[in-house]
Amino acid sequence: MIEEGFSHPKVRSPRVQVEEALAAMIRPLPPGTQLPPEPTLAKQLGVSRATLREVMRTFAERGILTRRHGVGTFVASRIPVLESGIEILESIDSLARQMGLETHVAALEVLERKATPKEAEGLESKELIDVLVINRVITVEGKPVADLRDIVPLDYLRKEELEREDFHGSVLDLFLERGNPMLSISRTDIIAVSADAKFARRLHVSRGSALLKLAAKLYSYDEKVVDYSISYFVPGQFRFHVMRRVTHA
Amino acid sequence: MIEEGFSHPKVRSPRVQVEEALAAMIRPLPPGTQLPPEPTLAKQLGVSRATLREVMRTFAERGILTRRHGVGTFVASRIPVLESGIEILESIDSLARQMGLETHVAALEVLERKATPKEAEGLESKELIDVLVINRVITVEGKPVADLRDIVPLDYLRKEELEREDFHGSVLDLFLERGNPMLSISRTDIIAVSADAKFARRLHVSRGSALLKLAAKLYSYDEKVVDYSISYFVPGQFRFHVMRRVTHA
DNA sequence: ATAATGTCTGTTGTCTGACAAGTAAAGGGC
DNA sequence: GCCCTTTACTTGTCAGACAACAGACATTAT
Repeated sequence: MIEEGFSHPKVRSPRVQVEEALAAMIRPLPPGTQLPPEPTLAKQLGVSRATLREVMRTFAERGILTRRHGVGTFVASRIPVLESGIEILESIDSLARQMGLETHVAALEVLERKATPKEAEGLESKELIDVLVINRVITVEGKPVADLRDIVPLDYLRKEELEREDFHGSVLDLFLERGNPMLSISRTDIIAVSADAKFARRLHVSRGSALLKLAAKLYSYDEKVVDYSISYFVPGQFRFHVMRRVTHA
Repeated sequence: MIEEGFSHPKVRSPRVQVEEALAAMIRPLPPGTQLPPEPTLAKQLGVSRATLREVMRTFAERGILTRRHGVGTFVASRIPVLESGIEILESIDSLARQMGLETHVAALEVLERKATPKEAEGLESKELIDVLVINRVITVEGKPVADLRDIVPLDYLRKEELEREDFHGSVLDLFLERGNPMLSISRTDIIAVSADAKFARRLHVSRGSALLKLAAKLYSYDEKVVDYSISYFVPGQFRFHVMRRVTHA
């Protein structure tokens, strides 16, 4: 019996192959470049036009390509691919690393306790279930830039696991690496708040200065909230942006 | 000769029809529900299976559907469809209307002048070009909720056009209706700021209270910035959120 | 009996070839 | 010169067929 246990088949399906090949083909092309006609391209990539079309349509949906009936298919703006804003689900940690910054975790505090009513609401739970609370301040070059708090139901994460899996600051990354629970989407609310005395001290800002507050719910495939996180960011240190496409175009 | 001049044809293409029909069909279904097989569904919707498949694949791409080879197509999590956050490019105006609120434009001020250095930077222009500046305060039920400023190069919009096209508060909507310039994406930076005396007065908040500042660049297809807008939002009145999917899943 | 194997059914995935519809530019008549 | 027609090219849609896959069931060998 040969061990298998892979979810990635050795022989990728034509569609996946075409996705990769087409992406590689597009990458170096300047925006506005016209692609070869579908029949030609299909022959080049060794698939049928139908399969190619399905891939091209998803690329158009993503904003990588622009299709014009009777005219052709063109490479669209490259802008959204270059910089990754928060349109992709990534941890603050990965984001910072991409920017070439080194983040450190300070004032890490991990405890298990019952959820407060507000936290239970964030977790979309009717009861005050047992949760793991992770508090910490993120610093860049010695300066505090964010205050993070994650609330995770004990079903998904326990204190012992956190130490075993060498936690480096991100519950999201931990879940992704572990592959469990299966994550689907997150919803982040964005609010501006004034720093009270507590945050002023923790983040080294003056009281009353504006902070960006992000309240994020991370959902699993079965639509449970597996992580409710509240973060406060110091303006100027971290910049958030959203890329949006014109619907349908 | 019949006047046409619409960019929305009366007879929607089969694909668009199927998109709408399928979306309507999915909406009431609970997550996990299996859809009819493709041939059946295609017949029901009156299109070929190829066309249906292109639509279904984009829906899967959006996370609305889940497809399993050899098994079937299923309704995925409904969460992202329910509320539309700022992941879709929509004007504040349309957003408010969807929430069932009625917005009013107050303190409208339109002028043509040279761009300031900061504005030119926002427009990604090296020169201090001539621009149309639109200032106004948005109110809901008499209360101010947002202060908006749009800076548009005169090439794309002139003062006269604004009056002709019965401007109701949104440059984005105007461009979309007019179909010119062709829009591709927008990039919005999100920052928290404290209200200075000017904004405190305009938005009826106390000085120093936190405001959400959005700086958005709206790009056309040829990657020019056609609208640089700066908005200040009063917390509590408007809530922004972002939905993000786990990459690829 | 039980476990492995084969078979059958229903589904999505892919292919082929054809025609329809839209766009833009070349060509022709005035 | 100007306007209309024609033409070539591209994407959009269609129809029908077969392949690949997953799961349930029956069959067989041990």
